[in-house]
Amino acid sequence: MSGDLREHAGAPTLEDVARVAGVSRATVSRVVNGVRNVDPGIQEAVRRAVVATGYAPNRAARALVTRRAGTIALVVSGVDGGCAGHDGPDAFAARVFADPFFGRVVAGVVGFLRPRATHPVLMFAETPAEREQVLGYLRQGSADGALIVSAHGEDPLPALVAAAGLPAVLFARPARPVPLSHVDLAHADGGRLAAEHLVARGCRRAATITGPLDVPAGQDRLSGFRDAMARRGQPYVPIVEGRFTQRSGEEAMARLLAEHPDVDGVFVGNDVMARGACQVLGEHGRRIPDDVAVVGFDDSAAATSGRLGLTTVRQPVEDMAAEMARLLQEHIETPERPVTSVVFAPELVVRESA
Amino acid sequence: MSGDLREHAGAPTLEDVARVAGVSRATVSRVVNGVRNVDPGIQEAVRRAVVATGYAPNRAARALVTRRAGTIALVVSGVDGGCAGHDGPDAFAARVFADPFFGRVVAGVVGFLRPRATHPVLMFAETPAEREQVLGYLRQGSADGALIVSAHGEDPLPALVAAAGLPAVLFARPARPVPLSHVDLAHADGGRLAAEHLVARGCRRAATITGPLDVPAGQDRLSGFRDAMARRGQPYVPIVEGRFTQRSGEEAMARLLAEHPDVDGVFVGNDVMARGACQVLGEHGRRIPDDVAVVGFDDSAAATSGRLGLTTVRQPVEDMAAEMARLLQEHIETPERPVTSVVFAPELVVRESA
DNA sequence: TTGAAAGCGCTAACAT
DNA sequence: ATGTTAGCGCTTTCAA
Repeated sequence: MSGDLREHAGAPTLEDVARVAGVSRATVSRVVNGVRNVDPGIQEAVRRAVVATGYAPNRAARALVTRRAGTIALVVSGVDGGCAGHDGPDAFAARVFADPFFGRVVAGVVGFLRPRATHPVLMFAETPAEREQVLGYLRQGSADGALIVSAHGEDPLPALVAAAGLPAVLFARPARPVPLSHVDLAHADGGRLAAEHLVARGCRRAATITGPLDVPAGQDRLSGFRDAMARRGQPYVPIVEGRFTQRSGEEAMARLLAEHPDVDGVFVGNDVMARGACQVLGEHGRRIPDDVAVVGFDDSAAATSGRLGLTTVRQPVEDMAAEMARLLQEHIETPERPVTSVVFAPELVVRESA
Repeated sequence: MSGDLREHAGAPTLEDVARVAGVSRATVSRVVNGVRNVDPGIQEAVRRAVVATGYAPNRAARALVTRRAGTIALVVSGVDGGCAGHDGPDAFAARVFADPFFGRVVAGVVGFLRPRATHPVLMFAETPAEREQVLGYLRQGSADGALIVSAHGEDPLPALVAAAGLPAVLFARPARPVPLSHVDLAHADGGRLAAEHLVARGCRRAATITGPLDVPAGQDRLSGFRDAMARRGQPYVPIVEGRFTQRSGEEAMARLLAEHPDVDGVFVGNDVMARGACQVLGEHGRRIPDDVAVVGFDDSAAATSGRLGLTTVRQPVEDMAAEMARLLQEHIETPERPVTSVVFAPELVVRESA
């Protein structure tokens, strides 16, 4: 091999590769970026020079001229003092990932981004200051756009991002309209699916443990369930509101059992709470599904992790997250692309619990 | 307000601010970066101009000249076909976050980084191709360094990163030595703590459900437990190996019960498995802790999410993750900084289960 | 204390 | 098909 591949300290640059290959920087750039109109022979020479020098394009330099960071932000946004208190410095992040839901979102996003050699920057925004930080980050051009997952319908971040004219896509429809694309699930249909299944297996005194009712998803699942039950002759459905945590599912079930000991079916707002409910039912000597049938929501890891497989309404979170990333990519590449919403259909997954 | 603040399309630049403030780019840069030796009056004028123009420094430009991306990578690394099969496109990510452990790592890292206006780029590396991608990403200068959390002791990524001369810090000691700093827990001490507690409450026939034994942490917890038990007159301890999942905890407990029906105490390798074990114990009519005492490991959300609080060995994951980030920062700022390892002490947290 | 000017490494016209 | 050149927006000597 030739001798003076590296005459200066830093990482090899386009210039270095060009010198070794005996061509101009522009040609190397073309080869590296896969632009055609380059002589195959030269292409080969350049490729060899790239390997010889150990060249890797400098991202900052590229971003500077292309005006693309080649990065997107994945923002998990909540509202200060949401459900649990504001414990440690970043208990929020830990709390967020306590639900398998967010792991699936990450999986879906990463699955879409990875083939494109892109990786998400993870951000949490719970306080106004943190929201400002997210905004600043985006405005610096550190990321080309944002994928926003709000823990609450009233989250102010989407509106701020939209107002700043930054590309963004939301997971779930915001409580009040925002000119941003979003993906969502037909939650009401999910509730209906659960109701039909419960009725079909003979439940006559079904109840429901809902998610937080200030989250549109929680509301929609409830109303879908309630409407379908009413249509099937059960206009009154006992309701207890939970917080999507296992603990809250336990408490809700205990209360339900105390107030309605004859309950024979429960539709629970998510799988994590459903697990808690099952636990309490077991402790109270109720057999599942014979005495009480339980239908969860999400089809998350919680649905299959226990002994008893949970019958549940599947939410294709990974697909939804991937679609969210795809939409964002489109908005970034085509700023004038109109805002849209993509709504996925839920699906009943029957296992042992109902 | 004055008129021609924006004469060209793009985002405002230093130049724009300088024009509005009536000073040079250099001065604006100084003010923005908090360099002293700037006349207070001018400082004020610049600050006003920044607000007036809505200026935000362009990160790519800054990174290009400072040779700092101002970003770090948080890499979760596994080995292809680890425990569960290679299901969906990115089941790995979902699987990873199914354990509350990683959420806590994220929380700790974010907690440290946020005040420094930095956010982690999340990457998963399970296959050789994915490891190459991580390496490429780092070599491009897209991130200044990496925080690596390996799911297996034999993970090849740390060695690759070290060989490339890239700043990185590991969570947990690698199976074979690598010239990289790491943080870790004194796992053996944790096992000892569990043993002492079990013996102290009168357990005479304790058993253990371990984590995967190809993970150093799993091994160390076991040997610490076993040694301490032996020293206290119980040289033989029944062992079943689990995979850190709730399901595997259930299976392990069922087996333990079948083979050693008289077991009166169990040390379980992590809280998630411990939950599974408790579940099975309950189903088999064993009261906890009276018939069988259960000690978990981690003190994760799983320890407090159920009805019965889990007695467990606390691993201060958030603190460890924050320390990892701090070490990385030092390595980035001081490349010649010698490699170190910071070992945290476990702590027994007594709740109801033992 | 402030300004002028030289790049950082890359892409994209434009010229050849 | 290839090379030349002009910046992208910023920091940072070096002069003044």
